[in-house]
Amino acid sequence: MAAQSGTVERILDTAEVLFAQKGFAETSLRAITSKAGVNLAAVNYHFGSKEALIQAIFERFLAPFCTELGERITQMVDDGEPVDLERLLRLISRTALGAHGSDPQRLALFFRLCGLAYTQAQGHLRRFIRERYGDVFNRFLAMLASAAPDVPPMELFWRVHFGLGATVFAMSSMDSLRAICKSDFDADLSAADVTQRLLPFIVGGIRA
Amino acid sequence: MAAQSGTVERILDTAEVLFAQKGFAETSLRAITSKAGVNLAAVNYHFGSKEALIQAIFERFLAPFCTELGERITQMVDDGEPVDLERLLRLISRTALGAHGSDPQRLALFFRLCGLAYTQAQGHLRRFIRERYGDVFNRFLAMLASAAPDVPPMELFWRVHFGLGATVFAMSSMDSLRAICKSDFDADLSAADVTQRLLPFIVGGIRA
DNA sequence: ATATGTTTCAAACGTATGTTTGGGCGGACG
DNA sequence: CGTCCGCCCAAACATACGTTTGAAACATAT
Repeated sequence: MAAQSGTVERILDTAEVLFAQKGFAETSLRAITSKAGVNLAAVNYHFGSKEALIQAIFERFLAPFCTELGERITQMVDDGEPVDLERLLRLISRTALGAHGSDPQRLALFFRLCGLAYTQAQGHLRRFIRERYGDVFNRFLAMLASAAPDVPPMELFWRVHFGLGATVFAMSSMDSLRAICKSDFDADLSAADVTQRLLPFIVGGIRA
Repeated sequence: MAAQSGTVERILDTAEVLFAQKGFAETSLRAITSKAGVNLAAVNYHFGSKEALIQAIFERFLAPFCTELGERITQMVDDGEPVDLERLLRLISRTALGAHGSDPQRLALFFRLCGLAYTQAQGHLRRFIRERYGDVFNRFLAMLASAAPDVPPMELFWRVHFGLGATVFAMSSMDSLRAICKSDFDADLSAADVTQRLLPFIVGGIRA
């Protein structure tokens, strides 16, 4: 339970960066531990396995985000304000940022990991996330539904996931896209700039 | 050069399915060759390496698609018809379908591979595709620009990639999303149904 | 029928991986 | 002081991987 000398944190910090850069299977425990400056056996000692390490990384990201999102949603419901599509999306985006020290770089990293989780190795991670945090996500979806009453529920379901896909993909290939953008348009956009462009796209898509 | 007994095709057919299911790094040559019913050494004999096999798979997909797309674009330009955003997107979707025997299943598989190519192992594949088929893609982008003259070029660049992301993601997780949709809404959508829902979303997003 | 070039095969090679082991260090507590 | 327990370490382990090899099987053409 204890984290006396910070070994656990150092592993998590290093691993999430390396995983985001190269993928899960392509990143070896040796690469992680050597870059983190800890012993190879530390991962298996503290986490049990490589799979468990991956889940721990997602846990560290999702736990604060989901609790905070849950609170904000209940508060929004209690207030009884009329829910607005654009506000809702900004809410989730602000929550995602706020839950991790307002570091856009780290948020992009997280979405990149999500992208990997969705595309790679269909199995354990999807189950893990859905089991653990499915409730909050469903509540948010319900809010969305009441915010776009003119869109039929099933239609909304698909459009939300299309938007999620656009987000995940944009974050995943953020770096290369920004490089292309710079060479083609001579514009050096930040991660926050990209997010700002992403939101209207999603809103436009959901409204059809 | 010859493909006498269909070994090459059998490898390609099997490999593209397995890669799409589990990713590139997670699929071993032994899994491919044993399922394809050919000898392990066949891949290295016919393709040279695992990397070259992956590129060959994309080549087989992209070559017919890009030549046909190129033809249709020049024809469209020659005709001098006014280009329309929705028509353009339908054109590329129809071309993608037409280039592979009108099999939606196979098209979804291809997009899933594209998703993997974008997220996984940043390196060789992106270069390979960009080098080989960048021209056609750029011509299509130029058409898009003239079809949406009210959207600034850089804005359009990002929105196109957001749309690409939505597409790739939708195709990548097509199966699981369809399963969720069936259990939540009791609606058994086909891959074509999903595509039909995807297009308006992208159009709406690009138009903002 | 013989020779030639191509394709297939079983087996092995070298390497990298995730995981396990057993010992050693150091603070906590009786 | 001695014992215990959590943590760290170098080393080894077993396995899976991509690739290579050399010979056998095959087709083709002279």
